[in-house]
Amino acid sequence: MSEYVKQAPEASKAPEAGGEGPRRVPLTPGARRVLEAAGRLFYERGIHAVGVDLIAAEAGVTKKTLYDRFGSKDQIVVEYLADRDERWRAFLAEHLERVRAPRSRILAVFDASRDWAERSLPRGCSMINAHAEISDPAHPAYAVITGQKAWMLALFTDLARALAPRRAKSLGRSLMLLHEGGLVAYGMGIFPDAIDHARQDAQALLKTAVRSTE
Amino acid sequence: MSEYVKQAPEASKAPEAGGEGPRRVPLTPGARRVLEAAGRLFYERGIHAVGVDLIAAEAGVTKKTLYDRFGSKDQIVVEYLADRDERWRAFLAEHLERVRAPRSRILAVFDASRDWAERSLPRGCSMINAHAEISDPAHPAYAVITGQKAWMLALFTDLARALAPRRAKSLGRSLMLLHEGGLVAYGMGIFPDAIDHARQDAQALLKTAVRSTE
DNA sequence: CCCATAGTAGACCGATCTGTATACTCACTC
DNA sequence: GAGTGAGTATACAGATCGGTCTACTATGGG
Repeated sequence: MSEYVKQAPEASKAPEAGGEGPRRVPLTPGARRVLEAAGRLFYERGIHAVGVDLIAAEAGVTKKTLYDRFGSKDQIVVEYLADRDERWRAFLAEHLERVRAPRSRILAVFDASRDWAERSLPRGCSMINAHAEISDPAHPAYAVITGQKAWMLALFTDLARALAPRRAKSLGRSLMLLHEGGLVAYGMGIFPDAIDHARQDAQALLKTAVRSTE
Repeated sequence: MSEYVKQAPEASKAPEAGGEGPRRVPLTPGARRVLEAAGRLFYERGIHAVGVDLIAAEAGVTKKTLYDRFGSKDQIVVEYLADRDERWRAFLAEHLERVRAPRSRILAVFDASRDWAERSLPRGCSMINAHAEISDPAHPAYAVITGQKAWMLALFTDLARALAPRRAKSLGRSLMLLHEGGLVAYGMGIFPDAIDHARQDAQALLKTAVRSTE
């Protein structure tokens, strides 16, 4: 693979662009189909195991179109992960804005994960899986992966702050551990309903943690 | 890759062999070096990203030797994971037999993981990472991966039984979640000292879980 | 002495990998 | 009506992939 140099040719031209990060290639109809096919294949079979020829074929698109839009396979990987991240955050936001009580909001994260996982994550968290395949921290996709996990930790910490301000940092980390553990156990099929079990543990944790000091 | 058909030619001849599973190729000096090199490279760069030519070169061995011993790359993967699993269980056993109290034995698992991780797991759990790359459950390595996780869950459940027999199953799962969460958070660098944090959470969990009912 | 075992050295196979190139079509817009 | 952007079709390049093959050497035990 090219040494991370290439992005889609249009990417540099775009003056506005949503915000942060290396990403966001203009999604022409062809590009959209490429992203859909790549997302499905990358997740199901692994990033290294899927070639660009297969992606193009499944998308019903020529390799030239694929390279005109994305510039390199690495960039497709970045878009794949950024797209998943974006969808997940939107999905989570929907779940979160339906509840108000701090305790319920924390548990709503686990509910969202369970729904999300049952709907589209038979093989576990895309970010964890991608992290296992991308060893080089200089890879442009690396920032997307660690970015999501850092964001999740900050979210748990924020939600915990509304409940126990002085122990928010530690409580946020504990919730993060349970959440990640649930995702991994679910993805590897270690035992059934792992995310629900993590939710119960989180509930118990909140009960004792809040009762004790504040 | 060949469709999982091949093992090392000698493997079928061996009448004794340690016990379970598809594995155990006779470790001649050359084979040992192959296994060492493959283990290092697979873990650092990922399984799919490492070719047999590189493994042979790093091991200071010819490709013929490599194929004479292992028969296929898939079999090297199996041996790699089985070897890691064996080492980990031995390492854990050492930690466990130094303590007697049920509570301490549970926490000793987290201590062992922390030591093991700091010594040789900068990129997280080998099994979790391998699971992300091997999507096909029919792959011979799959059983090694799920086997270790099932064994760990059984271990936690057994240890929990000595402490709270009626809630052993649920307590074992909760400990498993914290442990896996700690491994993932450590491997992805989500926050520092993740495994130690998981140990503290386990300690707190044991305190409240035992106090409450039995 | 002989023969199996473990190894080196290195050429080779077909397939697949990422990425590029040429030539052409269609639709929309200025 | 000329130009532009998005697309098809297809061939190709150079490297790397997993795996096989032949020929030869060194060693150690019956």
